[in-house]
Amino acid sequence: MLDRQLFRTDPDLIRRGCARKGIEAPVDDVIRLDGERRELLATLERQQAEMNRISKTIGQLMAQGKREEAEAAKAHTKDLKEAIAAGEQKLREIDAALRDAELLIPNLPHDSVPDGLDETCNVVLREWGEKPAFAFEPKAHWDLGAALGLLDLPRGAKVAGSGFPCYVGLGARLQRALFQSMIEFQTRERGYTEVYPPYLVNRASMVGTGNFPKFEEDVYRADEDLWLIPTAEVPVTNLYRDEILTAEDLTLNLAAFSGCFRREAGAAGKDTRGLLRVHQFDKVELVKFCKPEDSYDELEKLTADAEAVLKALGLHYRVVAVCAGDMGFKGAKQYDLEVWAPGVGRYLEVSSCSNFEAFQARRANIRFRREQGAKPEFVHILNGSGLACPRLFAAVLETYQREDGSVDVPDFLRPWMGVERIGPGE
RNA sequence: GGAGGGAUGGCAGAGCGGUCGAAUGCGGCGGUCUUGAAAACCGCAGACCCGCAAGGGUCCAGGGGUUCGAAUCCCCUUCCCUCCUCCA
Repeated sequence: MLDRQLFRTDPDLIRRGCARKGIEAPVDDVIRLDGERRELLATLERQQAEMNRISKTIGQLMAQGKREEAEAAKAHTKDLKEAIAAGEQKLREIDAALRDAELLIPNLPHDSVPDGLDETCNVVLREWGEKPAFAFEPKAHWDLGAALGLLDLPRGAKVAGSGFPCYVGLGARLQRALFQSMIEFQTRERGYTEVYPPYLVNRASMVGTGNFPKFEEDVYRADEDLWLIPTAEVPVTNLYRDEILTAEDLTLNLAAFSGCFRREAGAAGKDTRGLLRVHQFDKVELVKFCKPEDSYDELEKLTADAEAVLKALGLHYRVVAVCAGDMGFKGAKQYDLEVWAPGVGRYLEVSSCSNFEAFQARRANIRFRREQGAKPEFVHILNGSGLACPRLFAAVLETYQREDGSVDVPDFLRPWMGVERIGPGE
């Protein structure tokens, strides 16, 4: 959500932001409804003040035993009471409509975000490492995984459906080694506090992070008001919904491992081979709550924390500044980390690091006080994957494969794997 | 799933249909005193909305209702606690 004040003072700024993102949003509806609301509110409050005065008078007359005068005063309240009831009804309607419209307004892209409407306009900021050279034709992870008995996609599809991968043997251990090592790294080396959140959340939480109402189709529904999380971002961010933090709490750095569930509605057939796009996956998510003036520095730190894992794994990757139109609904600025997967011959997105500024904080009503007695202000919220496991799993297999079909285990994972190499039949 | 009991300011905890935005205690902040601190004493402090302001309005889990008037009465929902049931 944006500051309502901004719709009054600089609506063109909002229109420009929507245009840069290529999103049609009901900006004019918000402006109109906000105006109607304030006008109605002024009238209504005047009537309520009058009513309060009369009621007080009646109370006093009663106390003095002037019953008849009290009754006479009562008679005068009838019209006023009806007017107030009608006004309250109307206000409820306007509030609901205003809220509905507001929730569909995207966050505005920061000035530093590149222009453009799709990924072709994203800007590569930096690269780390190099594409590994092979003396043979590198295989894709689905072939490696099947040959080494690490990945059983057909049986996963049998028990759940396509897009529900099943990891087996050393494959399961590798998957576990990845998230285990990453959560340990972020909490022990990088100062994040570990959180293990619920996997199902209510609608209010989904609205708080900006997943609802616009992207309801993308998540699985488990019950009347219970939804499977598409990312730990949702429960972790909403941990502090409707709370006021103190300045000393900030910056609050949280790291959470969780399963993630996405319907990927409309994405059928697109980049879906192997582990490229799945309905269920594991991920370590990093979330920061900070003071507004710190959020852009924190975005750089967050990105560096996620990058550190790729460096530790020795995987070639690049950092991309996502353009306004490819960034989506919630972000003000976003960096994607893309790891090189030599088998599929492409860079795979394994992390999106975003600064949401106050967009989520306003929706979820998360504030802080600079000092005792100070007026609460909205925090800035950031998050980023650190990292998403399946694509990382794919990149590890493809990067460290050898000509004989075995895969070396990178040093970073050896303490958890207990082996230095994954070979056929192991 | 069944039966009860609860939800009030940072915390604890009063609250009788009007004098309750709410006693009191603790905690917090500012003083007095003190070389400094503690103790004692005095004082100040909730959130939100509209408004340049003056001021006004709303908020006692959330939502409806009764009433001229609701923290107080009625209904619904959510959450917490106790007991039973079930269960990794």
